[in-house]
Amino acid sequence: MEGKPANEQIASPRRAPSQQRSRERVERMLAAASALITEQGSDAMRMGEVAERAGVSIGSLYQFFPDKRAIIWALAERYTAESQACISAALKDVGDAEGLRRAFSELVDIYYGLFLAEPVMRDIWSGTQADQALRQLELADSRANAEFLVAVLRRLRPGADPVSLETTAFLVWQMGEAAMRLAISVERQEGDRLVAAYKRMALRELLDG
Amino acid sequence: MEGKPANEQIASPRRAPSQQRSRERVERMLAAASALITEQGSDAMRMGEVAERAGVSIGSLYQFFPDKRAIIWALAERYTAESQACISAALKDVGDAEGLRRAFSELVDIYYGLFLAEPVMRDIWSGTQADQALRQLELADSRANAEFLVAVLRRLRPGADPVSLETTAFLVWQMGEAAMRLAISVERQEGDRLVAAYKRMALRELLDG
DNA sequence: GCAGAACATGAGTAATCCTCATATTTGCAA
DNA sequence: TTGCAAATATGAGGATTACTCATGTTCTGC
Repeated sequence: MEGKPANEQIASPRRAPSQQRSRERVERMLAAASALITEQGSDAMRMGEVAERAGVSIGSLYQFFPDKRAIIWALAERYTAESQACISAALKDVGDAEGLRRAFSELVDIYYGLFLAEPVMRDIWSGTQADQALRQLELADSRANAEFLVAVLRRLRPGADPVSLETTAFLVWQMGEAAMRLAISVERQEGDRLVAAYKRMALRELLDG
Repeated sequence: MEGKPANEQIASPRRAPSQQRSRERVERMLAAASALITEQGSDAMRMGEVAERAGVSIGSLYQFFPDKRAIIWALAERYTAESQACISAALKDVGDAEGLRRAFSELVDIYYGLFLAEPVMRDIWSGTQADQALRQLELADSRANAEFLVAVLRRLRPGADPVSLETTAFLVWQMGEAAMRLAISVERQEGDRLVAAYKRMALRELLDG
């Protein structure tokens, strides 16, 4: 964590490769970065290593990517564009409730499969990525909190499947944290709406099973 | 991002302060770290600055915290313990559905307030914290995807409030991503269960309003 | 074939985390 | 009180890494 000039600004792309040769080299750089992220995670990815593996100099790397984040961005944007096309196609022709059910279900499966299969996507979007240990602490905390909910649910719905209750409580709790994070990332008014919507949704799940 | 030895291991606490003097100094270190995170975020927090603001040498800092993450951990654990006590108290005596509704609602409000009021907590748990710009990209992506859902919902439920549909779709989508992240962080079997539960929950929300 | 633009290079700069040899302070037994 | 070991304090320096820039090479249009 050194040498970083604490620059939180968004870096502008340095230069788009215009010649065939450099286009190929940029592809090699991205491929090298992708492989390294797969192997070690984006945080451990070293720019020098990316350059070496792509067979270019460190200077060439910085010719096309203003900084380390730009490479990760470029990879993220590819996945983003790809999945957006997929989503648009799946939802385009939905006309009734049953159609939505089918399309949404399929979409979730595709996304889940993508997360499972693509280590790069996983790494980039995994949240608190920089600190895997902190992520584990967060999960343990969330699980512990969910247990309190499970205890209540067991009392209210004695006949229900324990594993199912556990899953529901854990999910509801984790989603609450996600909703909060989301809420504080947007305008206050929209954040309030989102938290209210979460509350309603969660309570329905908890009360009606 | 330099000088980091790519050590992903969890660092053991270096030494617990046993004398009164050092206990006070450790408190000052934590207070300094907290203030700096509030001002600039945990990523921009510099160890040298923490030491300086706490009025101790850099060496003393490392006497009690094995590395930078350890300070952030220590702060996170305080909030964790505090909020867990709060949750336990709120849910302990819930006996019926109405009680759960009240307690859960109150709990969400407290948590939301905590997120809004405590920049440190916000920073630590905010996800993809290292890269605010990437977070914005993620949100923009999520919003764009939610729009496809909104389009479908408008067709299926023409009478509904547009803002409400927008909120629902955005929330459902963002929670889907949270569910995926969660799912890939746990055992495969539990992950599958969580995704299935999310799917059911989201569809109910989308179809039944 | 030539001028200028695009591209390529890698040693060097700057910033940061963390170590370690050394010095000081504290607690306590004699 | 005194002496000594353990605890604590210090900050210059080691090590690593993101990123720059002066210089050299290749390509492209005319």
